[in-house]
Amino acid sequence: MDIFLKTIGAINDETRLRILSFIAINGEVCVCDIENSFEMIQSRVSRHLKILKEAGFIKVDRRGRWAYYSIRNPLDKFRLGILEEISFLQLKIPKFKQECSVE
Amino acid sequence: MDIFLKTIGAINDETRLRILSFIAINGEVCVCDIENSFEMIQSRVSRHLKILKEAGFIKVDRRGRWAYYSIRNPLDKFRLGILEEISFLQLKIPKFKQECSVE
DNA sequence: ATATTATATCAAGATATCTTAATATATCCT
DNA sequence: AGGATATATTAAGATATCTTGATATAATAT
Repeated sequence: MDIFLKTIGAINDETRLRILSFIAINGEVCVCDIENSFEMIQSRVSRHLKILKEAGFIKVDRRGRWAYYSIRNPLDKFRLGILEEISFLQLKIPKFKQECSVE
Repeated sequence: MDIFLKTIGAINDETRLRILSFIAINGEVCVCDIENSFEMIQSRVSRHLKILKEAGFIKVDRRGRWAYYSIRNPLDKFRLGILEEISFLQLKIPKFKQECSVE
């Protein structure tokens, strides 16, 4: 119940739908990739990623000082169905802009 | 997109999940059935029913001075999947109490 | 050790949603 | 017509969520 509402609450926001789609399209991305691509301030991106993670849609892999986010795999049927449904929406997803410094 | 968020927003509330389950279980029910069974004030029930209806989960059939709500049929795959998922939750659904006056 | 970079968290204001109480509308009954 | 019943809508306060800016943490580089 609690996790259900957490899952639903996570996708009840256009910004998070766009970020989730962006990750689904581009695979593993770090916070600054999203920050640059969406031109959003960092705290906002971090917050939305946390909500999506706690809802079970994405996972994080920390390497060096970067945090790489990607779609959780495997995904249960329910979340998979939601992702599919989201893919049908006409969301404005920005192009991937990699401007973070590289190792 | 808009209708997607409307659909998601509609199930992003425990009260509406319980009302939706109640309708799914009991079939066609009128507003006062929900009012009596849940011991909720009428305006609150009406409001939630409106949101569920506009999200495409339920329909209303007005007969006499009563408004009978029921699950929309047929339901698309997405909403059907959501209903199934909701049926797995451990929601506290009250027993059906019919105390409205009868014709 | 200090500075820099990437990310996370916190605090405050803005916006949206939920609840209740009051009022409006529509149907039925006498 | 006038009263009663069922439902819908509106207004106001309470609660939750979102955004921004500031600060904290943690890893790397000099």
